[in-house]
Amino acid sequence: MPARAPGPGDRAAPPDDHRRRPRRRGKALDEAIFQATLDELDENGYANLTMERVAERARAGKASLYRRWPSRVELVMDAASHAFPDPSSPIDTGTLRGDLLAALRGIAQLLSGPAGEALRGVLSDVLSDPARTAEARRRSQGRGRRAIELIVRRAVERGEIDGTAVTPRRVEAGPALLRHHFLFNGVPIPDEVIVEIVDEVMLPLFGCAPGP
Amino acid sequence: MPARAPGPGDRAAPPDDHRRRPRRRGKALDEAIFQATLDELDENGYANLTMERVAERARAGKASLYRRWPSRVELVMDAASHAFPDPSSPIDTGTLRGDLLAALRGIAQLLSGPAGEALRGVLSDVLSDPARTAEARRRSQGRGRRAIELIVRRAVERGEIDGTAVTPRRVEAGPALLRHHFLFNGVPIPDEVIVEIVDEVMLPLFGCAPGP
Amino acid sequence: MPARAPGPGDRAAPPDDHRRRPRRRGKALDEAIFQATLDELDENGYANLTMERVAERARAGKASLYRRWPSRVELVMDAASHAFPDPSSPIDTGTLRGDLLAALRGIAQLLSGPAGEALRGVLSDVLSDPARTAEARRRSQGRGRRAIELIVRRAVERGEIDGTAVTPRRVEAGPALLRHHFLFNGVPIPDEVIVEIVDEVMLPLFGCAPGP
Amino acid sequence: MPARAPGPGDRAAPPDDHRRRPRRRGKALDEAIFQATLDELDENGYANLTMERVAERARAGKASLYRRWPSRVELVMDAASHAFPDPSSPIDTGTLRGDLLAALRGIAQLLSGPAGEALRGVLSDVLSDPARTAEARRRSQGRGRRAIELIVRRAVERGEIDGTAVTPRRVEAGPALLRHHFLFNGVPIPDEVIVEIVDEVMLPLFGCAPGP
DNA sequence: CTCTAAACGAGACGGTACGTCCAGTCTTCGG
DNA sequence: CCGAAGACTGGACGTACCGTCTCGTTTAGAG
Repeated sequence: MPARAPGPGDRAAPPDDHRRRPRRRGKALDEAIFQATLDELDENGYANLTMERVAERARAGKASLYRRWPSRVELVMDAASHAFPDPSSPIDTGTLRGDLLAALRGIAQLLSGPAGEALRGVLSDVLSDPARTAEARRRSQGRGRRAIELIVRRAVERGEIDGTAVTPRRVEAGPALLRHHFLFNGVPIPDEVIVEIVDEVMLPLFGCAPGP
Repeated sequence: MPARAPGPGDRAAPPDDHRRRPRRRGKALDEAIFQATLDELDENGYANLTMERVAERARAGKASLYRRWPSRVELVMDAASHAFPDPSSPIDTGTLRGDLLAALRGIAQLLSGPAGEALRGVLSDVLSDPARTAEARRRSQGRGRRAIELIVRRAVERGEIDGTAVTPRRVEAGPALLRHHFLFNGVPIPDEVIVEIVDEVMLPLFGCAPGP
Repeated sequence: MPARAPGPGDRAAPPDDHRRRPRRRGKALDEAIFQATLDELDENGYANLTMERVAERARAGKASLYRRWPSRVELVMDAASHAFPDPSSPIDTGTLRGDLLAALRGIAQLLSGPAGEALRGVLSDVLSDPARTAEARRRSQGRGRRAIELIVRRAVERGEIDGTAVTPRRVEAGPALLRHHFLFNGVPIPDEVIVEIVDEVMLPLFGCAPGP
Repeated sequence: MPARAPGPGDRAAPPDDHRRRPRRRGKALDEAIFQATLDELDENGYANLTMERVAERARAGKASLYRRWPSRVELVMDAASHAFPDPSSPIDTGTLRGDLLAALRGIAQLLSGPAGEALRGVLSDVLSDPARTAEARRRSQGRGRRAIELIVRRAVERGEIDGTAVTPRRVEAGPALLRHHFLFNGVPIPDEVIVEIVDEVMLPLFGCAPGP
C-alpha cells in the first residue's frame, strides 16, 4: 500500500499518549486563547482570523472556544477589551486643547493596535443583530466619549468654555471623526489629522478660538 | 496527482442540449450580474453574499464573474456604483441649512440601500490593500464631499457665510459624522440625527447661528 | 485576496439544526462510501465517477473522502478490493484443463463487475507514478497469478505435466491474454475466448495436448 | 480603479487587432494541432491532455478542434496515427526467431512513444462505444497482428514451422502479451521481456524449440 | 484519598464556499 | 459567408472553515 492516506483501516491507532500534561483550564486557558486571538489579529487581520486557527494557535480544541464565545465576533471583542482593560482617566494637561489632543492621541494609539483591527471587522459582522450592534458601540465608543465628557466638564469648571455649548453630539463629534478617518484611511493616523480635528472642529464647536 | 477531472463530457455523458440559446455576453451579462448582486445584498447582506450564489442567481458561471472582478469586494463596489451612477448636483433650496439638510438626507437615503450594505462590508475586506482602500474611499466619499463643497461655495457666494471658515476638514465633517452614525447604528437613520448634525455641528463650524 | 469565505455561520445564518444525529464514523462511514463508489462505477463507469457524486451519494462530505484517499484512483482500487476481498483458493476439478477453465472463468466474472470497470480506468490514471502502478498491478494480477500457480503445481504433482515447462512468463500468459481481451474488447467476454486461451495457448505451453 | 480585472466597462476595447495575420486553415492548421497534441502527450501524458491546452498550444480556437474531431480520443488517435503513418512491412532476418524479435522490438519502440501514451488513455475513454472500441483496436492491434501473420507465413513457407499450429489466437498472443506488459508496467520495456515472450511463448506455440 | 463529573485536546463529521480548470456550445468578427 | 478566436454555461476539482459531535484523558472537588 504505497501512496495512500492514513486510511480507513487505521481506526485502531493508539490515542496519542504524549499529550501535554498540565492541561489548562479556566483563566489560564482564557488567557492563552486571548493571546492567540490577538496574535492572529495582528498577523492576519480580522478578515483572515478563523476559529480554527485561533484554536490551533492556542493549542486548544475548537469546542473550548465555542463553549466560551458563540462566534468570532464575541471572541474578538472580548479579546480586544481584555487587552486594554484600563479606561484610565484622561490626563490633565491644564488646557482644553492639550487635554483633547492627548485624548485623541490615546484613541488613535488604541486604534492602531489589535483593537482597531477588531473594530473594523466587527462592524460588518455585527449589524444584523441590534443587541450586538449596541454592545459593539458600547465597547468602542464608551471610552472616548467618557474621556471627552470629563475633559470638557473640567474646561467648563475652569471657565474655559461655556457649558451651554456642550451637547452630546458635539462631545461625540471628535472621536467620531477620528474613528471615521481610521475606518476609511487605516493606520497610521497622521498627527496632523488629530490636530486638525481638535483645532478646526472640536475647539470651535465648544466656542474656543482655534489653537496656535 | 495523476488524473484530470473526469469532466462532464468524457463521453458517455449526454451532450446536454437544453442550454439557453440567446447566450448573454458583454453588457447584457454585466447587467444581469449587477442585478443579482444587488438582490443578494438586499436579501442577505454583504456578509452572506457569495460569488456562488450571485452566479447562480444571475444564471451565469462563476468563471464569468471572476473574469470580470477578482473578488467579492470589487464586484460589490462596482455593482453599487452602477446602481447609483449619477452624482447629480445637489438641489438648491436657497439657504445653507436647507441645502445641507437635503444633501445629508440624500446621503442617508443612499446608505439605507444596497450602497450602504456594500459600504459596511467592503470596509473590512479592503483595508489590507491601500490601493483598494483609496478606491473604496473615492467611491463612498466623493459624492457627499463634492455636494457639500458646492453647497458651501454657493453659501459663500450668497454672503451667507465667511469663506475663511471653510476648510476641507470642516466640509468633510458632516458626511463623516453621518457615515459614522450609519456604521455604528445602522439603518434607519432617524431624521433628528441629520438635523442635529446640521444644526449643532455643520452650521456652527461655518460660522452660522444654529437653525430654529 | 483579502477576504476569507463568508462561511455559513457568519451569524445571520440559521444554525441548520436538522443534521442527522448519529453521525457515522470509521468503519460504518467507510462502508457507505465503498457502496456509493461501487454504485457509481456500475451506473456511470469510472470515467464519469467523481468524488463529488460519490460523496453526495454516500451522504458524506468531500473532506471525509479526501481524508481517507488522496484521489479517485485509490478510492476506486480500495472499493474494488473491498468488494471482492477473498482470493479464495481455486476449485479443484481434478484435471488441469478443468482447473484452468474454472480459474479463467472466475477472472472473467470478476472483470465483468465493478472490479473490471475499476481496472480499466485505473490503468490510465496510475502510470505516472511507478509506486501506484505497482500497487495496481499487485491488486489486479496477484489473484489470477496465484490461482494459476497453484493449479499448475497441482498438475505437476499429479504428474499431468512436466515441471520444467512451468515458467513465470507462461503462468502469467493466460490471465494476461484474458485481461488483454477484456481491455480491448470489453464485456461480456465470450466463453469461446476462454476456451481458446486454455486450449490453444495455456495447455500447449505446459506441454499438454489440446483438449477435446 | 487600481486593482481590478479588465472589467465590464472595457467592453468597448478594440477587438484585439494584433491577431495573427496569415490565419492558418486546412492542412496547415491540422499539422499545428497534431504537433501540439503530440507535444502535450509527451510532456503531460494522455490523462492531463486537454482540448483547451492543445488549442492554446496550437494557437487555435477550441472550436477548430471540435470541428475536426468529436473528442479527445479521436484527436489523439489521429495524431498518433499521423505521427507513425508507415506500417512498413516487417524486416526479414531469415529466421522465425529473428523476425519475431524484430517485430516485437518494433512494437515496443512504438509503445514507448506518443502512440503508447495515446493507447493507454484511449482504452478507458473508448469502451462505452463499441464502434470506437473496434476502431481503437484496429489502430493499435492491426499493425502488430499483420506483421506477425506475415512473419509466420514466411516461416511456414520456409518449412520452419507447421502451418497447422498457426491459429489467430496464437498469432495474436505475442503482441498481446507485449501490450499487456506495457499497460501494466509502463516504459521502458526491458529487452528480456521481449526475448522471454518470443522464446517461452511464441516459438513453443508454433512448435519450435526455444531459441539459444 | 478515592471517585466522579466536568472540562479539555484532538479531530472526524456533514456542509458551504472558495478560486481554478476544463468541456462543449454559441457569438462575433476577420479574411 | 466560412471558419478562427474566444466568451459563455456548467460542473468538478481539491482546500479551508464552519459549528457539532464523539472520543479518551486530565483535573478539580465532593464524599
